[in-house]
Amino acid sequence: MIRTRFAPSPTGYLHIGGARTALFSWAYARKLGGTFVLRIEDTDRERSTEASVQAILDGMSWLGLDWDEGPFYQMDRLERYKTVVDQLLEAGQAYYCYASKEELDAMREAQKARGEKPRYDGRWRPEPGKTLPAPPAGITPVIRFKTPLEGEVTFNDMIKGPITVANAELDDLVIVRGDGIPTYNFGVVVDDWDMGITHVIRGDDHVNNTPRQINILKALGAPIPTYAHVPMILGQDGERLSKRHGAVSVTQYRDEGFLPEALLNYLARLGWGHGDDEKFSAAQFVEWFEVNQVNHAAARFDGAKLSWLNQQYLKEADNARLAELVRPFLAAQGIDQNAGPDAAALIALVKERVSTVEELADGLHIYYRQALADVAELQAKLTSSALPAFEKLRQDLATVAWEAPALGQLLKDTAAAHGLKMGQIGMPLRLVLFGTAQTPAIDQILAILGREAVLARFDAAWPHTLAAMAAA
RNA sequence: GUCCCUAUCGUCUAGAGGCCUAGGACAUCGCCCUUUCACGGCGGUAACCGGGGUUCGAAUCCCCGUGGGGACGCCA
Repeated sequence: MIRTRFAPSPTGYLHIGGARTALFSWAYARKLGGTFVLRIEDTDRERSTEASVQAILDGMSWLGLDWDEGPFYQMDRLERYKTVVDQLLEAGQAYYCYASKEELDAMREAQKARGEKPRYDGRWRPEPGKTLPAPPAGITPVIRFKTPLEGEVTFNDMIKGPITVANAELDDLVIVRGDGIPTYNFGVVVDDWDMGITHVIRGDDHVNNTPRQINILKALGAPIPTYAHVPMILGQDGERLSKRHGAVSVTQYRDEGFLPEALLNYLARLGWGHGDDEKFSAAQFVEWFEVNQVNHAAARFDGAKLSWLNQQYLKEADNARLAELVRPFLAAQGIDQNAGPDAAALIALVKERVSTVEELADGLHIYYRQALADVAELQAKLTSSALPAFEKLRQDLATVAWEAPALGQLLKDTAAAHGLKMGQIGMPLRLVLFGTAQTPAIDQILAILGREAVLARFDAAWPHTLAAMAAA
């Protein structure tokens, strides 16, 4: 039975890279009918917050990454870690270290100065025939794992293939802090063991921790899970993804009007591919996904492609759903969409020209609140010879059958009757009614707004229009 | 600095020794559609990091360089 897990530390929002790791881990379990476990690694008491836990849970739920067990909290498992570390101590596979932080800092500085890799030098490591210094007073010891001095650790990564690290490259890592709380490398080992995790799918940045964890697992006599290290996601410039690259949190994408299915699709496509397929559902992804097909190298995050994908999903999204999603964005502009034209009908026309819900709101607000056109633009697009046509149009709008085809015909007829081209009527009419020359098909928009609203808008803007033309 | 990982168009990728004159998508450029903006359609520019091997044959396998990323905490 396959068991995978996602084990974030609650020290911030759900990161886009973490979300992809979770996605791969989730998909692997789902594909093979396994179990997906959620574990919160909250042993960093300084930085862990309840708000972060919530943000992570929210982000995962929004993306549709559901877990079967958990969330388990490491801070609830302190007793268990203590039991395990006592075993290690008793078996002589771990020992107390009284070195102070200052002492260790000095040691590392010296090593770096000599061009060496900074490593704990084993000064408190017991060896046959070695005399340890007397434990200094006033220092609470940490517990270190006794890493084998010789040999090497090899594991067969499902993504990267065989990876070998010499034990000589490793040092005796701290597994329990002075305050008795386990460190990451120890908590992970005990938890993955206890929770029966068979496949550890996690970020690339843990490749170097894996041999350490395997050594501890071996000392414990625990089974070694299979590992899969998924490459990092880099910013557009190839540097580590950070705040200055724009949005890095999943909830931020939600708040900017991205659809969860689009983000999920994009993330799945980043570092993994299935032939020429670009757009696919989560279910389709689960069916196609193979961990060993994940790319080996880090990938850059491309916001432009995400936007394009989001637009694709927007185009086929249900209009009523979008109307609800756009509501808060409109409300932020002081607009109540209930007090205006039918949002779903407008969205049907506007959604294919925007790439986020936020942009959708920007494309919609002119139909809820009238804006007057820029004077210079009016002068540029409205020829004075067209003014009589507009006077006539105003009259006809009061009586024409109020439906798109009739309205379209009316515009064509009006243009023809005054020797104008469609553009000389349509463009200025948009300016007069909406303050912009860029809208969807005008006859359809008019049909949705309704006669009353259109006439009111016309009358409200007409004096401004005449004034602008007179000033030319 | 040391160790680990890695390398196909600007970006994401397809590619499992001959199917490769290297395919697709985003971006970009051009044309068409069009009352505007879009959408859509059609087309163009654009890549196997370098050098050595192995092989009848290498984008694909090996080695060395170089570039990039990661790790080296009482963070995770």
